[in-house]
Amino acid sequence: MARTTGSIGKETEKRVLKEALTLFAHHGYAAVSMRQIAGKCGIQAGALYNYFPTKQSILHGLMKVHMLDLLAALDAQPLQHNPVMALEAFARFHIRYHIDKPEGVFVAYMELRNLEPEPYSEVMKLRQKYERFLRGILRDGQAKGDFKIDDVPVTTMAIISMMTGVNTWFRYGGRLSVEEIEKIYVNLVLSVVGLEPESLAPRLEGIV
Amino acid sequence: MARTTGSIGKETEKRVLKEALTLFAHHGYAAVSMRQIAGKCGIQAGALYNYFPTKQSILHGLMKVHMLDLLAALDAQPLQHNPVMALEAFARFHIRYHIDKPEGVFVAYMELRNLEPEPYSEVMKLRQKYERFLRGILRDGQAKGDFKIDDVPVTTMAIISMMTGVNTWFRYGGRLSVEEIEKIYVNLVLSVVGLEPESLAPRLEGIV
DNA sequence: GTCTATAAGACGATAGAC
DNA sequence: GTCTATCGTCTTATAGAC
Repeated sequence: MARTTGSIGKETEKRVLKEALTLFAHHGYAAVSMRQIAGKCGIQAGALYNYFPTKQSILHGLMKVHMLDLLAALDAQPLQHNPVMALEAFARFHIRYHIDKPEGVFVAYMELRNLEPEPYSEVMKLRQKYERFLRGILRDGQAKGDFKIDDVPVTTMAIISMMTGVNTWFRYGGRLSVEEIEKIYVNLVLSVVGLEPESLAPRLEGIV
Repeated sequence: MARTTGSIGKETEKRVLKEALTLFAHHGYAAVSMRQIAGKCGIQAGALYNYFPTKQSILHGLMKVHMLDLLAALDAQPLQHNPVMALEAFARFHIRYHIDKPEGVFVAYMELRNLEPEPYSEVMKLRQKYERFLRGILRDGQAKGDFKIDDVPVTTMAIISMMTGVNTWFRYGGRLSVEEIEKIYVNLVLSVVGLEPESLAPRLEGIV
């Protein structure tokens, strides 16, 4: 039986997404050309159009996949009914995921304005779903009297901004390990909702 | 005496910076053309080159001016020797300034990657100077035993990210006034360094 | 100081050979 | 599925008239 070329095509499509993600993250969507993407994939620009009808559709695909992956990973986390434990688990998840996929995070945030209206509102809905998860934890914790929060919606956005900011400075091989950073951010988040976090020092003895 | 056209030129230069800032903030540096900028200013593209030798120099000018203005405004603040008061004053300043100049903030952060090496390192030095100011407050407060901080450098970046995030969601005419938002963020920041912030409610009575 | 005109090339996207 | 070649348009930047 003649080997179909379909399998090669699938590989190429993945490659295109991977290389486009890296290029968009480094230079920005508008500054990257179809020729550059093709070059990184070892093909000619025309061949890209076998997989994506427009440059915009590559960006849309990347952002959609990133948000769906994020939500799926969140969904796969064990459910915590205690608000304090739920918040701690969410903080750990967010930091770990964001350190793990810096390019996807960067593009999903920075290139929102380059999405056309329909893809934009689709991606925004996914973002809001993620935000709603944290907001739910904060509301629950406030209702149960576990947290001290002035304003739940503002605190939701503040916590997400604070944690996502880890991508602006973290690089592997720096002063702190991922585990240490995770623990520091968990304490920061717990502090924000008025909890006295456990001291960091004894925990670190077990890790270092 | 014949009226020189110099005064008109200065006006045009300011206009160019103003319109370029708005366009860059909305669509991104790479997605905006010199023709678009000229169009918003009511002149032709060629005339832009009387003021700026390259498109890059417009971006560089915008970012440099933004960072210098920010540092000058910070410098004009009354000096606080008590770490708690200094941190509260810094938080208020940061929120107010960022709500006041959202376009400048947005461009100064998002377009860093579009700066060529030399302008980039110049702007980064100014950013770091701003970060160093907050880090100094945190170190001081920790040394004096006023703050409980696991890691000063990480907490510095976390606080700045948290506060700068206000620009991603704040719009005038929303549920909260600037004064209310300012107070909420001050409390968030104080919480992060382990301080029990005053309750929000009694304060608000005096404002609303 | 601003204009028109244009250079020199890159852009996204398409057509058709293989 | 990938190639080469190309269309039509847009880009930054410059030159020279006024």
